[in-house]
Amino acid sequence: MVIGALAEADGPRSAAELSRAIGESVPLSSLYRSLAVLEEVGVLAPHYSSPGLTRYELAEWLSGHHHHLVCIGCGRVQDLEADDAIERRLQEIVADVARAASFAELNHALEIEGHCARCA
Amino acid sequence: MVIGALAEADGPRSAAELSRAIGESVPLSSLYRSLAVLEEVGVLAPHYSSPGLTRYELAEWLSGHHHHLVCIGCGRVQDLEADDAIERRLQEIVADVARAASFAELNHALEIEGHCARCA
DNA sequence: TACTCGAATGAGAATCATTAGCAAAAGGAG
DNA sequence: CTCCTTTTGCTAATGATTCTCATTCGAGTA
Ligand SMILES: [Zn+2]
Ligand SMILES: [Zn+2]
Ligand SMILES: [Zn+2]
Ligand SMILES: [Zn+2]
Repeated sequence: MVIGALAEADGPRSAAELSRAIGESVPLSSLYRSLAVLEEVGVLAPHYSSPGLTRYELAEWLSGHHHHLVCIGCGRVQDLEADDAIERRLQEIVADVARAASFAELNHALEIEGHCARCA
Repeated sequence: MVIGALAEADGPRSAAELSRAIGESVPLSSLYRSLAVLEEVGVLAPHYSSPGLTRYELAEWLSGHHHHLVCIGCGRVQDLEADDAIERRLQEIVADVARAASFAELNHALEIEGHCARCA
């Protein structure tokens, strides 16, 4: 149920949001347990963008590589898939700066902060 | 004292870490109050990278715009200043994708995950 | 100097997301 | 059916952060 809910979501979801989505009949303790297990085995990726709570999304090997739009107004985090050309340019930049800093780059995460369409 | 401690730090610091740095004689309630005020007036920027706690760093107009290298090995978050040409290219990409998503972009944060020189 | 009153402080309680403990329920092989 | 291991779902505990409120401070005034 967690995986299903996250597959339909358009961004990371917190435990509370997931609970609402899959029905409150599932106890929070079970939900938290499931989230911990799924994270451990690499199916879910945690995402920290708001104080005091963790949101989860499907790991990139399931959902595909993407970036995030973080709304300062309402706190919503929206997924954003860049097209290949853009992603290639971005990957170039990341490789450049990582190399310059002697850092062995494995992945990158770009977050764009601002106001979403609803909060404009 | 908070600003001084953060100016000397090489990365974002949590309230607990700051308390240790500036002396435990300052009560936590006062420290949290100061952090809230400093954030409100735009001197500090919050940084969420670990579950359940907020770290602060000097806002970019004080510390300069920069990105972060997050080491998967040791958990360290290292500041990274990209040179102007790179930063310009990155800014272009961000503006492009934000526009395409009808998102009013205010700032961007690029985090590169991987292994730092020490953890290679 | 002494008085006044609004602002700042500090100690502790309250809050909220998350974890941990534990007894009951479920599953599965023999 | 029985024994034993795993999973479940309350509930209490935790830990970072925020709230509350009585006390203290301090600038302005007489
Ligand atoms: Zn919004
Ligand atoms: Zn990318
Ligand atoms: Zn490292
Ligand atoms: Zn930084």
